[in-house]
Amino acid sequence: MPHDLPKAYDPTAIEDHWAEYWVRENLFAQPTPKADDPNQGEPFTILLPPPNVTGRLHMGHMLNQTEMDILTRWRRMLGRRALWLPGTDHAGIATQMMVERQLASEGTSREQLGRAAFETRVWEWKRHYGGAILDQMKRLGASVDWSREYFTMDENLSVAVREAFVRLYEQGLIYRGAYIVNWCPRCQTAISDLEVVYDEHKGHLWEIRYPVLDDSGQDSGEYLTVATTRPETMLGDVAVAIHPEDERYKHLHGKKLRLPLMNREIPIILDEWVSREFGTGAVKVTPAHDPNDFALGQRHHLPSINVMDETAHINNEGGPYAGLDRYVARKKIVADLEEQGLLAGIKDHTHNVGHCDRCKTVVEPRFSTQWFLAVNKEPEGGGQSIAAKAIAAVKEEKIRFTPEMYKKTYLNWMENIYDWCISRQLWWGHRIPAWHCAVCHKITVPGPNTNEDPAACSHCGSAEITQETDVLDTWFSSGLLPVSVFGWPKILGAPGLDSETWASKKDRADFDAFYPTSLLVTGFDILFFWVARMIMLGCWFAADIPMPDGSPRSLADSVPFREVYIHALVRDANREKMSKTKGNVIDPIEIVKQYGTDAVRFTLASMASPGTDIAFNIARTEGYRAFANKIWNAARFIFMNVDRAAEIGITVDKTALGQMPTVCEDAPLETRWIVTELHSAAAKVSQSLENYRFDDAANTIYQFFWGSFCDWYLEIVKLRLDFSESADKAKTKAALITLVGVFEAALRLLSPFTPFLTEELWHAVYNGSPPAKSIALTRYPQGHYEGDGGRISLRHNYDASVMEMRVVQSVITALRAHRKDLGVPEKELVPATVYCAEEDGSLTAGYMKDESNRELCNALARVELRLKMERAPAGLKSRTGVGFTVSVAYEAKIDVPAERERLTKDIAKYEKGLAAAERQLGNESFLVKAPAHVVEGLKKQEAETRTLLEKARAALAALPPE
RNA sequence: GGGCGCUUAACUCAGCGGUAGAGUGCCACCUUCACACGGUGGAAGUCGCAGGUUCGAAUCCUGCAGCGCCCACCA
Repeated sequence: MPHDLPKAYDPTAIEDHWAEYWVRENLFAQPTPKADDPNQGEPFTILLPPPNVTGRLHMGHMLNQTEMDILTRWRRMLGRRALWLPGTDHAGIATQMMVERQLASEGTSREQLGRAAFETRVWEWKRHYGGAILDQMKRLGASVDWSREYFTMDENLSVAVREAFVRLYEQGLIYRGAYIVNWCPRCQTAISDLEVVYDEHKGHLWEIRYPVLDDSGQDSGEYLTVATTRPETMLGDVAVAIHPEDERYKHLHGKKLRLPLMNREIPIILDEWVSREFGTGAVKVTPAHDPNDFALGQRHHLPSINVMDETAHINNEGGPYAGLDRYVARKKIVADLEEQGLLAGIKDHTHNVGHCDRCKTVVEPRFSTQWFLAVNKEPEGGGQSIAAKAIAAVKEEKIRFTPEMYKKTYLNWMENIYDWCISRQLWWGHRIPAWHCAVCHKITVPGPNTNEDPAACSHCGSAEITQETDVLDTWFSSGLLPVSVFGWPKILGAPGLDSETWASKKDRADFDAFYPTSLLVTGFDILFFWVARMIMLGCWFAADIPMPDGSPRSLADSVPFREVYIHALVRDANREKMSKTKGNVIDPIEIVKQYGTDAVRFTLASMASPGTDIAFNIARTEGYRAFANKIWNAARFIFMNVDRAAEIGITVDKTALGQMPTVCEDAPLETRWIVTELHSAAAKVSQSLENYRFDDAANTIYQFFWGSFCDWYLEIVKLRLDFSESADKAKTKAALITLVGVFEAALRLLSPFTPFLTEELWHAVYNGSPPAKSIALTRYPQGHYEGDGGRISLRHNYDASVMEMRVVQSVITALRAHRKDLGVPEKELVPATVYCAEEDGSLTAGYMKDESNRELCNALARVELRLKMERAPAGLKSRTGVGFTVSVAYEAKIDVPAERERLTKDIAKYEKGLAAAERQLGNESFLVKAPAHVVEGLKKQEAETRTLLEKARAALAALPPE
């Protein structure tokens, strides 16, 4: 059957087809293992960091997914039971914002709709627009198990969220309390510390004079001046604090002040926290609007006066300013103070202002009642705190970070962690499973292992209970994913939750098989948000689940993943962060359409060096598109020859493919050489991937395929593919077998990086009837250096064939270069001589004595080569390499000045090298202290350089003058 | 205010103790029967600066300069 491939590789013609095929055939599904199946192999489990349902694919996703796909395909081909599990996150705030925006454009709002209708609306929205990113993933060839796709609000995952909350509450680790939290007035919800991003802001420091009162409560005429960046908060001031040792204010100890504008009497309090150097050394205390002030208020038993509502407008506590927006109020307050002569000054002041991570609104610290997870508290009944476990898991190397420095970052954060505010005043998310009693005002949280909502207050028995309106932080549910995606908590056999089903072995098979996951691949931007939370919650809940054999689970087996690989940021070609506002965002889908998925994947892989940001450069992608085309055309060449061979009855046994090609010792040089190079490349690729060196792996393959296979092997093998009547069919067939075998193995080697192209060509190798449904289901080539089972040692073979090939290559290169020097026309066949004096390199001489090697030179350099076992005569036009000199017989004027320049440059280079080598070798302590192989190497090098120098000098001297 | 990272060929990046590497770009020649998304040959770097350790440093140490990131409640 003739192969018919177009001359240029067109990715668009094949990619959609295979992307669709992989999904349709369900090739990467990893079914729940059967308990009694003995041949399951070690699993390789990896969770996709779930993108927001609202998400669109960006370059960061593509890098992330390319890396995960390479590793997953590679492990799968190594025989591991690979499970890559995809899903999406409901992304509380982000999604709610999208839908609110849509409602606004319709002239309505979520408040007008009401909670239930709004939720319905979000679900509709999700069904309609959500998950686009997963479709984009399919197009990238991500080899995930689509049958296990989840959404964080799916029913079973919601059960896990509820169960986690309930258990933590029961353990006394979740509490509700009124504290200062970060509040976004736009989203109208509390947000966690992590969701606040700080921006430097040029603001002012207003200095305000607070009248000091005398003993009778009248203005004494003296003032205490305070400094503030947020004058509007003074409406809620309850004190002014000074340092107890501050000499300036010692006489004011025990005095009271009149709060301007509000005309409230407030005390002066003493606290060592106050810095005497900053501002005026006197701090207004507003416990309801500043975390420091809140702490002060607690220490000094001061009340909190909340002067703002949830939209950051002044409330009724703000007297005349009630109803004003915080910034309008600020302006008015400053003006009023000035009018009253109480404004002592305004200074420029640059400080960090917190913004909402989502909507960039300035965050307002706000006193409110929220739910918290006590991460540093030991549970009731004893044991380590959540954070302590999460620290131990990493410190004790139960979880390994790559690059290693993130271990430090992680530990530093975890060791300084505060309680986590887990409640959000949103409508979209997991509603907190707690009920408030209208009668006794106490909280009822249902017990563990039940899905039933409480019917009455557990304290007073009243039926007048209503569920908490707050929902949980999105990261609370995504933090549970490593356990929840495998069925937790249903795997424990919980009473009240259909225990018979849940207790069965079948239902915990997934968990037993796949937890802990093998690896997490993600960006550093969610190290704390997600990675840390998974470690906290994973270690916590998995610890309670016995091992399959019933024994207790150790920390090592409780971790959510054993390794974390943190990749860098994808920046634009100028190393700028991609952002919509800068307009430098590269859309991966566009790039993929233009250059092909494989080329973009290869670009990302080849630049993915751990710890370094990627400056995405289109020029690289162009280069790798060319690489794809190169592979394509190598295939065309091979298929063409296979077809030609078939015409004269030479066929290649396809059943022998699918393995590593082997060689006989009497095989031609290029055969021994290319097979050993393949082994070498395969070994290097695996080693590189083992260490997350995607760049090294990609470069090794590139170099092997283009530099070795195409540039040299294919050119030589053309000489062997003789289809004429007189040809030795056995030799032709042997060459063809190696050609096809190495190519087929190279396709497998390439396939994790370029899955589309290799899938297409692999099917073509088998004429459309391949031994498996996909190249992804074949075995990955593994390089072996050492002989096994009494076969030839490939290590030995590698050294011998590679050294021999190197000599042949350098003779050919020298001949070609010399031809250029002489201006020999490209096609012209010319006589030439290679001089190999034994004393200049016996190895080289030995290889050149081999007639077949000289024939290679003849063919690839288009010469007729004679061998002379002596040094080239002085004055001969020539080129010199290590151990040999070549000279092409061609009567032509050589460009004497150019030749002189070249030789002069060479001589300078050799002299420099020789001088350096002699200096070292003349150094007594070098000879004594340096390792023997280094000294030996240098001696050899010195001898070679000396010979090269002598020859170059001779050649220069022999040049005609002028 | 702490902590971390980066500075190597025109560009984007590897190398991290033994005489500087890759891809792209550049120059010259070649429309050779797999590929011009190609072939062949070639030019191109005092490895940010200054000290130190070492027989030997782009590679280890110290300091400096520039760029960037993370963390932090100074009003």
